[in-house]
Amino acid sequence: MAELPDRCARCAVRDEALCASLHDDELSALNDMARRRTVTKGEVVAWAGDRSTICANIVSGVLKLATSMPDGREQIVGLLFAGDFLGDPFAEDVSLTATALSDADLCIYPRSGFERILEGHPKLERMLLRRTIDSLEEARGRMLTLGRRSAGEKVAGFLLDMSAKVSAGRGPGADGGFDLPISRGQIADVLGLTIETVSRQMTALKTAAIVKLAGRSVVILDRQALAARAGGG
Amino acid sequence: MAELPDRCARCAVRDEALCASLHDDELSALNDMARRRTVTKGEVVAWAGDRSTICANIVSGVLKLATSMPDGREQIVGLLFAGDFLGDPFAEDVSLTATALSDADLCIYPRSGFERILEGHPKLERMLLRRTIDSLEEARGRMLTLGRRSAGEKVAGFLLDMSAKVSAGRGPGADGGFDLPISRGQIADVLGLTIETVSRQMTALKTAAIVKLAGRSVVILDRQALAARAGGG
DNA sequence: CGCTGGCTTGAGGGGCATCAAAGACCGTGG
DNA sequence: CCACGGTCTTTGATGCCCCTCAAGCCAGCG
Repeated sequence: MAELPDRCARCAVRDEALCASLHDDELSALNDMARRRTVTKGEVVAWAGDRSTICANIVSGVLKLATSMPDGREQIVGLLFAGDFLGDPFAEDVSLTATALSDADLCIYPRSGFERILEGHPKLERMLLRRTIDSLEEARGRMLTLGRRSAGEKVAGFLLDMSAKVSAGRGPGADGGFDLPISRGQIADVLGLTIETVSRQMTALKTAAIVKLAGRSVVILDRQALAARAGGG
Repeated sequence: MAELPDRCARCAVRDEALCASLHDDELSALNDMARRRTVTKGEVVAWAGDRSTICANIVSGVLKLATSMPDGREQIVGLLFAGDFLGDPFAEDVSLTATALSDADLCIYPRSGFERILEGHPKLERMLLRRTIDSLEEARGRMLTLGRRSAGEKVAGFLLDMSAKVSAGRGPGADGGFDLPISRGQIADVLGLTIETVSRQMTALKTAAIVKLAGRSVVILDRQALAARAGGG
């Protein structure tokens, strides 16, 4: 029986990433072909249209998945945080450009090798299926936001989402403030708005004393009012 | 070895639906718990929020998957055609309301049973994973449309999509017209527009002699111009 | 200190929603 | 046969929400 690789034993996302579905001794096969890589803020990890050669787990940092149009309009279709999985094991080509929004650590596998491992590890495949289903559900929820919500509803909902995401990684009780992981401009690209509209909506929330804002730091003062502005659904 | 169930042998989507991943003799286990059901236009197959009890293959007809807001705003997040799969084998609750947009035939499985079969049939699970990945990619493509495209681009793109979908089921060469599977109002709910805007954009395309329109029938007269209006991306 | 990137604020216009009404299509029943 | 109601669609008039363009503010950093 192989030993738990040291790199994995000390991995910050050992129990959170896809690999959590593998026993310690199963991990070695994956680990044998993995390599760690640190990417810097702004660096593109994968270009849409390129050959797909890798999959990866996010160990730390934030990445965006985005599509864009020839004239430059961009839509962020997903944000990836620590523990999230990047890449499509079956696709020949990359469909979405993945860019680091902060410095980030990745645990990278060659795609072909990952696909091979998938064959022999049904638990890993099951985990991947569940995660893909979750991503699909999230994407569909965002479709409602993009298609039917007003700018005010979008921004209020986004703040609630981010609040939920950080408090999930922090255990219950910690209902203080948090820092937005991305800039105003990127929020605009998530919500299908312009940076000016995002900014105006945020100052409106600040003026209404619903949130306290300073740069990227956020404190929700009146969660109920914020939820009301998000509109439910 | 079990015999290929007669119902499956004559099934219109035998080679197209998820079951295509199963050998004839593996099909019996699935078939044993399946039942056919015909639903009529307008009938709701599954309500968001209800307990999830079924999965199904669409044998014929068109369904919509939609989310909505308390005030009634609706967003269609997916259209299901013959061969498509409906339901989430793992979810306890239904997340999206599924409604028949035409009379439709379904091949329905109890969710719990389907989940059990999944355990023993890796090829079936692999097929489901691939389809889920495809759905995710489609959803993300629509996010670009919803967030960043103009009304004119949305409608032009939609017509191209529908054209591609019907010609896919028809073999190559058949580049004539086709019928839209859904109403103007439903197109609006897919694209995040109002019915009036959809109508106006379509008459604009007709006036420009790019398409010929009569009710739901569509003939694309100038595919290049239509693609130009869709904006690429 | 000037430069750069991110954020805010203002003024103005356009795209799409909203409101309103009339036309097209269709099955139903008189 | 045709009047009738229902649903879907088209077309018009109006207004608002958000984009666009433009300027200025702030913090970090060479």
